[in-house]
Amino acid sequence: MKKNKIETEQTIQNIIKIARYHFTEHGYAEAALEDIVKEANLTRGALYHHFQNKKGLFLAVFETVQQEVGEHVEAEAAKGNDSWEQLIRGCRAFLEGAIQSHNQRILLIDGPAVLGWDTFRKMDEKYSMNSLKEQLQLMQEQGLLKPISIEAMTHCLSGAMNEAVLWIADRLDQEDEDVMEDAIIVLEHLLGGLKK
Amino acid sequence: MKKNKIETEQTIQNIIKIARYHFTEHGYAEAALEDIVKEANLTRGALYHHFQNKKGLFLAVFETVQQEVGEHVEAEAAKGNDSWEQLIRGCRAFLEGAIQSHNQRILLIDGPAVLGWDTFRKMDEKYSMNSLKEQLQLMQEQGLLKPISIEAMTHCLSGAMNEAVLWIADRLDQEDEDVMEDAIIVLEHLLGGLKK
DNA sequence: TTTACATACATACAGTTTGTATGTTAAAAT
DNA sequence: ATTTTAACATACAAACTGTATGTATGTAAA
Repeated sequence: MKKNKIETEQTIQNIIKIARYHFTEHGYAEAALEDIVKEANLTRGALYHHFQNKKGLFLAVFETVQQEVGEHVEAEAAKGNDSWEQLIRGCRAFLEGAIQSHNQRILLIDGPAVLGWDTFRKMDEKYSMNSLKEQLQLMQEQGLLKPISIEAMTHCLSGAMNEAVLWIADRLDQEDEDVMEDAIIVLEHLLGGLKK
Repeated sequence: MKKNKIETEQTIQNIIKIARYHFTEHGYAEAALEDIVKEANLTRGALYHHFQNKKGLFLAVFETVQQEVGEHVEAEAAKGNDSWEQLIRGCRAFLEGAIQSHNQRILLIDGPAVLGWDTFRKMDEKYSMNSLKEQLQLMQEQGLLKPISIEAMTHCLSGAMNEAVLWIADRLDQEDEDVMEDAIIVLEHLLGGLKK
């Protein structure tokens, strides 16, 4: 019953894919491992062979989603002509990405609670948050931003966007208004406050 | 074994107090109801008599903490002379309150995950967030702020502060730097971007 | 080419925890 | 004085995670 590398990797990816669906749909706590492996035509034995435990599986899913969003942000930001436009584009891309296919629950709700805030932060820094920080640092060095703590700025902005994502996603379910644009306008003005 | 109103209320408050400790210390998922009631010299029967379930107990704890912080914010904000100073004072008070005795875990980490974001928001609006919104609205009417979506502003600022709390709390555990001041400076500049 | 071993699972079970159903006792209400 | 109800305790069912163990199969070395 031993499979080759490729088949094994497919098994793992398939579990992640199914788990991702269950986590987004029911949330971490309500997602039963039994249901996940059943859908993959496996048993929990297989799951515990490939992942350390439920948290380990969630971590794999979390990283997948975060990487996806992170890549989208980088790609969009790169389209900007100057650093300011890059920053704004990156922010918009983050909002879009995090809202897509209800990623918010994994990324922003269960993420911190399941992984713990410190682990969550480390993951976040690896992907989305770090690129924001670097961008801000660059802009400060270019003399575009006021000489205040980059780290504090990064966290405040990141927090503002995270909450914006949750708010927008909630509103999109109800109304059709251009709530996304409202958020971006506010973000732009907030960022304006950091301009020199 | 029937007790009078006062004794019953004491029992409930005692459970909440002990549960609050367990939730902050171990987090919602790892806090066992059995341990909580044991410390209160009760059994789970008593707990399920007074609260609907584990989530219901958490909700009670959550509301207690949020109310505490909310009151602190209101009190501090009231000390300000003009609306701008009130806003800043309120923000600072929120950071202080949320950091105090590791309230962040209940308020910002487990809160959304356990209650769900919509319930969390409703609670949040009832206390801290609403006062922020009203203050911003007032200031906009006074012509102090730019004419952009108050709701978007409120959520972005609230998010910025929430994340700031987590960041500050994390940093306070390691360094002794005046990281709180850094956060407030950034917040002031961000708010500055909303000024007319 | 056999033998040893690792890998990819399945199966069965133990442990923990939530929630519920059912007492029991004592104070309030009638 | 009797009935009712509130404040618990006790016992139990159900769900779920995690672990220990078994098994088949591919791979690599002797």
